Amino acid sequence: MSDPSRARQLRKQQTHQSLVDAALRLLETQSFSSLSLREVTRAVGIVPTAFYRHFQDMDELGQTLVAESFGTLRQMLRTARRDPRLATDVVDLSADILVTHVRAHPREFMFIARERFSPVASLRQAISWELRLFVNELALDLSRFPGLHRWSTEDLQMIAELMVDVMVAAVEALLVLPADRPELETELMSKVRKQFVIIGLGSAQWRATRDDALPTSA
Amino acid sequence: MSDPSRARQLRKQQTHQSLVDAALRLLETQSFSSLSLREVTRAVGIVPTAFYRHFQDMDELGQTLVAESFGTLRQMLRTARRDPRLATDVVDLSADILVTHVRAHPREFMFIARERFSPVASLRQAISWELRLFVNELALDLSRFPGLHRWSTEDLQMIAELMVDVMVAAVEALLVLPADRPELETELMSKVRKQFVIIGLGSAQWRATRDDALPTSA
DNA sequence: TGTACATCAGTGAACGCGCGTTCACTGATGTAC
DNA sequence: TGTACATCAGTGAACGCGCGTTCACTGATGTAC
Repeated sequence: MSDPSRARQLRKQQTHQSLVDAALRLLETQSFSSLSLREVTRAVGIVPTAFYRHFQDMDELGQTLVAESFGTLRQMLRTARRDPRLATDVVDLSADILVTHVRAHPREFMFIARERFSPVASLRQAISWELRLFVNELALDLSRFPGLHRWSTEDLQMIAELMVDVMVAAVEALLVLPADRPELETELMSKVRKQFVIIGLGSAQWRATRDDALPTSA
Repeated sequence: MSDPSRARQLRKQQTHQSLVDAALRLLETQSFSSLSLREVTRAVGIVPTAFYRHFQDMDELGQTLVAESFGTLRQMLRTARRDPRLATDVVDLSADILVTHVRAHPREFMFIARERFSPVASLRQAISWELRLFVNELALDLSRFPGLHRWSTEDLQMIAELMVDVMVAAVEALLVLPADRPELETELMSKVRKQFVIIGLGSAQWRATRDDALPTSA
């Protein structure tokens, strides 16, 4: 048979994904550096030594988790870009999509938030790198807004970073919110919305000041 | 002798402090959850079982580290309050004092940044609590500024939180900065300064908008 | 000042446990003919 | 279609190691008289 999806390959892929899923689940309640290879295989139901059929070591599993988690984050940006409300209610939209995605994929967001300053160097560097790419992507999106397309790359980056800082802080706050107090989530969203508004107003105002000081444009 | 500082008490205090210092030093390169009791005592030069003369368990050591670290943070606010530049160059001053303090006490800042989402519940909660107090303290300081003393508590808190988010992000960025690239520190400070300016301008603008919408004041 | 007793910070042996990694293996799936 | 051999995901025993915690102890410091 020339069918490339042979049963053996398929089963291996399934076990591989089970290891990734089990690790993300276990990482809800512990840090990566304290997660053991044996715990992960135990959760999947295979013997510890079988782990080496899928990953060279725990470091390699960590890299896979980072890739998987940032896939989810990028999906969030894609969702936002396609939304028709983008032109009018950009602040409400952002807050909305953020909350929806964090609630839909809490493990991925929690993993990134928790391991951003992990003692595991390879993990910390991978997340740092991906976050930088994410900021770049956001800055590019910002540059497409009518009022912002003439901003310098540096300044767009700075605003994007400020927004990501607020996002990260909001995600972290959302994740520790007790599930039995839904009104706190409303409060949090209202706060994030205000903070986005302030960043928007501040950016406009700051740019205006600069344009006054350097009136080189027509 | 009625002298309360007997030699035995003094020596115990010294060992106690040595344990705290050694722990902070070890935590530069690893997370609290992966730090072992034996490592700490080994670093101090005492036998593992002697640890129990000073702390009930590692959790209690964690609480002590949180208290010690936030002492340093509060000292930073106190320094800022006394500075004569406060009235004129508040943004430069904040950026300056932040960098100075992070450079002077990197271990304490690193510990807080790294353990803010620790899997160790007692540690995470202690830091969360102290950070909330810190935000309150900052909000109170903000309320003393001429333009801000009529703001609602809620809105002052929101601005203070936004500022702390930027501070935390800046501290985290500073701590991973390679020591051999001093020009990156200058860049970072310039970015933080811009972000503070944007928050300041945005706050003023946002408040003005609100005052227009609700012109209840004389 | 001298002696007899109490306190208690630090000692050292011992325990059971989970860890990562090695190695030779098994047996179901895949391939060649 | 049937047979003989190859592949390789998962097995299971074994290893040495560092861990937290127990326990009875030591000996310098402190106290009472």
